[in-house]
Amino acid sequence: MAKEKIELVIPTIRRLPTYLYKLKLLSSDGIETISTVQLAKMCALNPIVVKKDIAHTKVKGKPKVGHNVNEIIAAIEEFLGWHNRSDAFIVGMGDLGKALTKYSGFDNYGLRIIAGFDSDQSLVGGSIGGVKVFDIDELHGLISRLKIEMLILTVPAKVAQKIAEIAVSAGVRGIWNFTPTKLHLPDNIIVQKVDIAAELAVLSAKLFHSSEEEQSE
Amino acid sequence: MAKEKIELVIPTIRRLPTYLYKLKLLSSDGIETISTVQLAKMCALNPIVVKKDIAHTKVKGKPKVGHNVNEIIAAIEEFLGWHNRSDAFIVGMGDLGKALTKYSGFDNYGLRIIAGFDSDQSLVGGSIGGVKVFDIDELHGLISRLKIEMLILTVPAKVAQKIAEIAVSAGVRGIWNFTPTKLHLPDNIIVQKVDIAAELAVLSAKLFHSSEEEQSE
DNA sequence: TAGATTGTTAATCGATTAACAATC
DNA sequence: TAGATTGTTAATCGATTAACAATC
Repeated sequence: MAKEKIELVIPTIRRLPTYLYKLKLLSSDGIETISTVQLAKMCALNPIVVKKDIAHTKVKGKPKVGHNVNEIIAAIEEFLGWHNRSDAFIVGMGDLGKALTKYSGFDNYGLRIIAGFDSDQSLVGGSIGGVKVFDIDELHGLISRLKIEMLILTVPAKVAQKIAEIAVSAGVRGIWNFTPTKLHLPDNIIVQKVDIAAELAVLSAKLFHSSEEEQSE
Repeated sequence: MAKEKIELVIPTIRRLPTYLYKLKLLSSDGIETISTVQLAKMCALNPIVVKKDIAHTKVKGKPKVGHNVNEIIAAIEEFLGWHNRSDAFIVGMGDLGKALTKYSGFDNYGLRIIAGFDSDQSLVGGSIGGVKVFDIDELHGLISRLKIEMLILTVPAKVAQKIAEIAVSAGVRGIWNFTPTKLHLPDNIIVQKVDIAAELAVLSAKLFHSSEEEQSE
């Protein structure tokens, strides 16, 4: 019963989907085994990084042969919890909400958006990308009824905190926050923020300071 | 002439916009000085982190008094290159492109989207959020004519590499890549990728492994 | 066996955190 | 002066990188 504690190394976790993508291509090409060095080359990454990352998933390989492709795929999906597809709701069907709802790539990430919510009555009752849109008032009830654990938040900044609290009170445990609002929620709630300002800051700073370096020209 | 080399600490850069936001609120409230400890409290961050981050921008404070609010604002904006607004193009006016184009927050980040591009002729000639949409064929010419340095890429994955190459050949130096495609471009081109799969992986892994820990209940 | 690759242990590097001296 | 805060230098921590032993 004493489950071994798994260490979550964030940089490693972020790289796993890249491996998964390449490995699935290999698998569909009928390739059965691959070494970490080969995989590293395909992903344009340092071989040592890849070796450590793969080891992190506890998958075992064979010296001289490498790893079984399908076994790594299974190990990564297991590690990320993508082996069982999880259902999510999305709240806020503006342009961003629409874009994410229509995005077909989530299939590969163990995620399925099964309903959308909005307060705009002209959207309620309709559907976007095959996903039905419900009134925001039904959010609490449907989360608890369907035992939804993950919420994608694409509402206006002003109402983000309020919606998040409603969702959490109904049983949501993880929130993917695409709004600029920093959410204040209990510690056991997992929030992943897509921080547009932070990303742009990195791009701007690199761009700005690289141009200074190249003044010699 | 020997310009001091500026070290780019990515985690620090990512936090700067948070400070900037809070400081601007203070400034508009007429508050003139603030200590790093107070600022840290406002941002719910470790005071030592904030002290180091602010020091990084080279702004000087006064012992016992703290920093001048407007001086930190200026220092951060200078550091990020946000003191001079830079013009950007956005390519791909699907839902995501629309969402970003309509997003008003970029005003605060020294960024202005001044034109959109798409291959869909039903969009060309129109405008979205006050931004005119041009035919993709005009991308190269307009980049070089207007000396655009930053491109926001929201096209389908398939054409991302091709569009990026066209933009780079026309003079673009930084690309904000919202597509799932890993771009292969010259080393001096700065690419910031919004990696949806990586973000979701972190959320999934945390969610999945936290639920294992709480099995006791 | 020989050698490539795994798996693990050690070394390096960089960011965070802590400690303390300088100063208004 | 006394004390709060800055600014800088040192210690810790964690991820990356390197080295090497184990093994098919």
